[in-house]
Amino acid sequence: MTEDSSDLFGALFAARVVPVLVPMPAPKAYSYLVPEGMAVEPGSIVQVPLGPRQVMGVVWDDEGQEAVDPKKLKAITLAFDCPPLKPEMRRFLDWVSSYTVSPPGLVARMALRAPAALDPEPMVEALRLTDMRPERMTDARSRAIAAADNGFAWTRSGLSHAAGVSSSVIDGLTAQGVFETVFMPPPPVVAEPDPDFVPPRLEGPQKSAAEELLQKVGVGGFSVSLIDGITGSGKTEVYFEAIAATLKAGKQVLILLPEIALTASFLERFQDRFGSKPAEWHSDLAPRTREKVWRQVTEGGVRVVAGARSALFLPFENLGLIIVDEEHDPAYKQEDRVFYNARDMAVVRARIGDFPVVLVSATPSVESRVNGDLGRYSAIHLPTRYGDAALPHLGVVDMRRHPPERGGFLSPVLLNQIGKAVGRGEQALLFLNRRGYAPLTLCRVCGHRFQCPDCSSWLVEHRFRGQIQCHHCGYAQKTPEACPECGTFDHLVACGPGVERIAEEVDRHFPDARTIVLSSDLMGVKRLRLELEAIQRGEADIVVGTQLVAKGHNFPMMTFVGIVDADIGLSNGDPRAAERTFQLLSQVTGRAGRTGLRSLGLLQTYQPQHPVMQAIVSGDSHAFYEREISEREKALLPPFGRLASLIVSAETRADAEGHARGLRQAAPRVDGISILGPAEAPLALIRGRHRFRLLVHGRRNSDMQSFVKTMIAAGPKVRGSISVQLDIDPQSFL
DNA sequence: AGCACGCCGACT
DNA sequence: GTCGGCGTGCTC
Repeated sequence: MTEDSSDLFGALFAARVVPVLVPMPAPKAYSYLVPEGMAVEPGSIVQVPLGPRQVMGVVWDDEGQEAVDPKKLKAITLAFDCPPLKPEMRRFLDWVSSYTVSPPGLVARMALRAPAALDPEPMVEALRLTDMRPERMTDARSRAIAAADNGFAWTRSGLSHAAGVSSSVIDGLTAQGVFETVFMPPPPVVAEPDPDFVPPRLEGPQKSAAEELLQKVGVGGFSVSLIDGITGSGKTEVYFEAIAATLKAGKQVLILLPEIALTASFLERFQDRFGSKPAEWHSDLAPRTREKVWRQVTEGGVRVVAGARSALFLPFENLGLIIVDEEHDPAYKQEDRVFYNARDMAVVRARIGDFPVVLVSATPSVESRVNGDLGRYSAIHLPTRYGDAALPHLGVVDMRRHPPERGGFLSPVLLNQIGKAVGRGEQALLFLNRRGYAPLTLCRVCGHRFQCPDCSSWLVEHRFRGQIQCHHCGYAQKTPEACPECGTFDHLVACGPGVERIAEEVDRHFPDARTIVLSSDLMGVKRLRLELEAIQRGEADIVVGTQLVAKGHNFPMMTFVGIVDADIGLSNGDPRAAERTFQLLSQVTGRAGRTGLRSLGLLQTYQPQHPVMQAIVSGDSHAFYEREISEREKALLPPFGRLASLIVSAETRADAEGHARGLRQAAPRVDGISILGPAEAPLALIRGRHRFRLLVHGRRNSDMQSFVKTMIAAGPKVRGSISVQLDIDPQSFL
């Protein structure tokens, strides 16, 4: 071995080697050489060669890397000029990786979700007035000079616009030295929010809730608060006060929202309170905006981000508060690549960063509710509506006593109330959580049922489109005229209702009313927004809608809400079926009665005594939650949602069963293994053409983790993919 | 995860 | 005779 640096081998030997997390499913960091003169430290964001391509990576903390064959070692291509990931962020990413049993590189990749944004944004050219004056003064020139005579720098187009002169006038003056070119930092993506812009006048329960919350948030340090308040109770106004306090303390704030709730109206509410909008972060952000937001979040310029679950992995400069609004929403679960629940990971991030987190919901998840009851989360209740909005009167319609007419699905009670609302010039909403015309089509002659060839669930008829579709994998075909089995024409019969069919029935009863169907498959986001605005302007009398009417949109003239089939989803085998139904029905009925008009909500059901129905109509959810908790315990799915589930997907049921047998032997400490067909499997798995998944649940995270690691080590014996969704309470692992 | 290499079917 | 399907294997 020689010290001579001209000796290549010696140079390699002497060069520094650092671990780098690369975006691929390797179990640990790869090693790279640091070129002479390059400064990197743990957290530095770098570009490295990986096989045939260049990828983004993060220099990681050295944990005694195993030596790699020096011949394999490649050098870091470049180190980006941006702040390194902070130690807390690195701890967080490591924690998520370990907890979800996913490769650290794939977790780290979630924090680098801004393609090529990693070098500083270029400075913007601007013009500033100097002491020089042109030899010849003209009217246009004097106007340009007057406009710029305030000490500020202007962009060329901005100044020409402000002075009302053409840009050639500006160019002429610049050439004569009247304006000098200066470089300014790029404009911020959003203006700075002002915590004192329009503080609300909170009263009664809102005031005391805000004070309670501020006691927690004001002292800083880790805490979890759970704001549990009915729709319209002013939860948002209350947590805005926590945001204001955090901004005053000079720290950044993250507001997590389910993607669908990140609406213009939410952003406007924020702006009304703080004078500017928060930066947005979601999946369909324009790439350029995405880069700017990422950059300004890391540098601390953006003070408040409102984002979907992926925003949790933004590398904030100085994060001091996370709000998780609609805490119970299943959209917080990522069931793709890295499986995680952003709500739980938010709690962990707050713990690691030692700052408060606030969970907010009108219908908290059972696990958060239990954490509240146990005192691990500080529960803050908002039992009444804010302002003059009255609660809607709610009731059930027993379908056994008030059956619909033959061929219909709406009871006379519902039809009567629709007629009354429309007659008063108000609006009626009919909710049915089922897209399309009919969920099942069969042949009356031979009994053939139309099934998806790819995933074997029923094909749903979409009459507006003339198609039958699979709602799991997206398979679609033209609605056939003849039965493919027996060839008979005109004997195909639609079974059960979808929103399209309900709209048809409504049209039959109220031919003069303006009826509109709102369903995600009938319109894009833009069209949907237009329709919603039209409805708010009163341009429809009756709205028939799926889930999307439940979220975030308020219809001031909507004084009647009818749930067409409140029982949907109560018997689908999901351990959360009742909880989900309760949450959904609460949201839908919460759409009514915000204006002080007398409003009514009716639930059509065959199970009027069901705890979900009782909880909805009584407005008292306590007994319902108590029952859910004990049911969950009985089903070995412990109450805090400490359901650790391992998902193994397989091509066929036989493969899945084979895996299950192996798993039972390999893992005596897990509680149960069930094989789920396409109806229960996440869409991501179906799309990957894995038709089955095994759901393995256990009581202890550590058991599940070691179990999963064993399975991964078994490697080739398991075909298909292994992914893990540990849907449990992170508190116990902090 | 992405990408190359490699081996068998329908087309310029 | 080539284009292109996805199975297999590798990446510091």
